[in-house]
Amino acid sequence: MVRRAASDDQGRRPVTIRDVAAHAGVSVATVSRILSGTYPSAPATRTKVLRAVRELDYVANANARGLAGASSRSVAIIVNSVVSPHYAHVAQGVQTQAAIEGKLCIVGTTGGDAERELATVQLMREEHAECVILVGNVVADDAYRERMGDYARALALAGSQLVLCGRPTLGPDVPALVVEYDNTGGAYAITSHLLSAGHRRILFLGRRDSYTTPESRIAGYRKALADHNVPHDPGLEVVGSMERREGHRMINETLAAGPRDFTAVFAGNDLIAAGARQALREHGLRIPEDVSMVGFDDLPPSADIDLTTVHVPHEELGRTAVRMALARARDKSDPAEHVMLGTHIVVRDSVRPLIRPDAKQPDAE
Amino acid sequence: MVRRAASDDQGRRPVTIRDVAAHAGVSVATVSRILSGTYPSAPATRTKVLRAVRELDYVANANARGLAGASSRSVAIIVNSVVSPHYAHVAQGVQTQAAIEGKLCIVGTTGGDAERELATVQLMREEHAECVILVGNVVADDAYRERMGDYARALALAGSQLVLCGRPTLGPDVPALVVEYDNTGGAYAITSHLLSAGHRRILFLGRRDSYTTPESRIAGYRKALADHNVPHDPGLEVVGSMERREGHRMINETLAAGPRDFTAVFAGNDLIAAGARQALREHGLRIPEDVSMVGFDDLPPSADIDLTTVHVPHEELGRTAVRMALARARDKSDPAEHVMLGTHIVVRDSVRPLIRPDAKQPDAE
DNA sequence: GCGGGATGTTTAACCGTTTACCGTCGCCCA
DNA sequence: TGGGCGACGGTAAACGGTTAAACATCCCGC
Repeated sequence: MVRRAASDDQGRRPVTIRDVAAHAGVSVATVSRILSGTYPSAPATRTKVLRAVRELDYVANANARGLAGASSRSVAIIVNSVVSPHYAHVAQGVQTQAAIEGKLCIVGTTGGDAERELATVQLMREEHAECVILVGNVVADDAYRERMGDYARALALAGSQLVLCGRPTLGPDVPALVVEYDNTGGAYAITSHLLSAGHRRILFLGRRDSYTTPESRIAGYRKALADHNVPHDPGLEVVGSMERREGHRMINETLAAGPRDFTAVFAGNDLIAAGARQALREHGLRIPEDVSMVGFDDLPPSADIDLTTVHVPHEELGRTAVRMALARARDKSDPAEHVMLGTHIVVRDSVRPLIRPDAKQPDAE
Repeated sequence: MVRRAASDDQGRRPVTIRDVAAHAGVSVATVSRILSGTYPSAPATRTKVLRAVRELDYVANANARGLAGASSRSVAIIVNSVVSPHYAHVAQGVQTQAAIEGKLCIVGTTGGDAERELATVQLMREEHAECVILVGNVVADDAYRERMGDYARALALAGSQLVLCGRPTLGPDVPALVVEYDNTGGAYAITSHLLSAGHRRILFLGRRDSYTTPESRIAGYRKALADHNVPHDPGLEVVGSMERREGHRMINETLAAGPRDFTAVFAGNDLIAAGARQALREHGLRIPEDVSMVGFDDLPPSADIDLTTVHVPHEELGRTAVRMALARARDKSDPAEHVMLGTHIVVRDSVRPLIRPDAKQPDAE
């Protein structure tokens, strides 16, 4: 005897499919087939089995199911942190779509640490999730590409599927799906919005250290300026990380450095905008009366401060990632492997047309 | 992770423990033992095996491992929504502790719907997570108690463990762990803080419909008033749900109903405080110069608005839940089955001592 | 020389499903 | 009347690990 009968040891033993089969007077195969619904069955048998399931309160063992080759019932998402609203909203989208498809959602956080990212991917690999969604801003250097290539191949080998979300695409030989959103287009649009209101000196606040997201945003900003024939002044691009207090600092330092020579601010994201707004207020400058301001992300707090910003479809990113991966899992030849979701301006009340006291550029209008 | 899989790569089939055993020239049992580290082994064998693992880039199959009876590698958490900061921070704590213990984290959301909660618990039951953490505010009626009892028993039968987080405890015969935090004590302390500053007419804004969290907070508020011999005026308890816009509404309606007869506001949580603050400002009332205000939760935005509030150890709640469940899993007789975490006041700049123009109560001070 | 740990490894019996492969039973059609 | 077929249901072999128990060494003291 290898294993003691459970009857004396524990009061009760988990209910297995064998118990259900015995209770219903059929074989385990029949129970399995009826529950998975992938096989014809006589209505009478069906009823018997379902009743047994209900009476015994049976739920299948996911481990056994996964082992026996049935497709997995879970999707995985890896983010920097769950408390950051940006990631939280993407995660919410993943959650939602997973729930719709009857799957559950495994979440890993990395805190931005590549070491932990690797460890988490290994765990996900063990878990055989249907897909592993990696989300967020990143430095797209060679080390990154190589790492992602490794992940993608290892996951593919385990029957899983890597999805990059809001990250740049890899080479065509890497088995990864990509869903991103239009940072450059959004930045272009909202910069144009300011330019159309007559603003010419637009301060840009944001990161500029090869992270892809801020890079794309600043690219849109520059392109809009160029297309409107506004000279590009590097002095108007202030560098800081994408946090609230950095917005505060950047404005303070800019105002301390000399007289204000900007009429509008383009904050690299809404958090920066919130911090910048506070700093401006502390200098007696009101938005939008004295300075116009726009942001990027459209996360809930931006509605509270009436910020005109660029809407990023965070939840849709997550949902799309899941949808794409599952479509691919169902049909290996599914064509979608790279989608770019659109962004759009949300106009609130933080921009005013510029009335220039002097008419240095009379052609402007 | 090894850069490339072994050169022969066997038709791109996932690497199993058998492959590792063959590669290292030992039996699968030896590999299993060495990897789980639960058995003595000769250093030479160990080295061989670990090298094989590295060269083949092997990771164990979690399903097989789970099936074979090894303890599960995952903890589960069920929340209303991941985008709500309160839940997000608890989830972060769960995440963190899970990562420390080398486990991963399954997340389910219910949107507050009992139907979805049940479905999610069933999924978790299938998954055989080591514990299932249910977090959040709830109406503690009989239906709730019965439902939780069912969950707890079903999970226990599946070798899992129900943990209630921030929820009231159940009967002693229900196999569930509880970790909560001191709502009443926090509310008592912060109300006393206002009272010590001389405030007597304190407006309470919050829910009052048998949800346990606001109920406990209002209880602390009332007790503090009673202990300071301040008569309780039901007219000062304004009812609304725990959202930002509700705070706004409640203040507006209160001010519309008659002349202001309060000198301080105790908002049921920080969101309400933010909304209330905005509404007060719109009426030309500044905080803390004209009206003092305190909140509850101490989530990040409250630092931005300099709000004196009650700190709730959100992350610690999540971490404790995981720790307790795992301790219990390791040692069935572990005594901890109900902990109450403390809360404390965080003093910022939203309360001013009250200077009463008239001296109706000269004894006060 | 030999019983007897201590130590390290192998053998094989599970874990709870799914699913390929067969058998059975009516029924229809030559 | 027999053969083929469709609808159901059963049997048993995976799936990839863990682990109790058996087994093989080696070392030691008497």
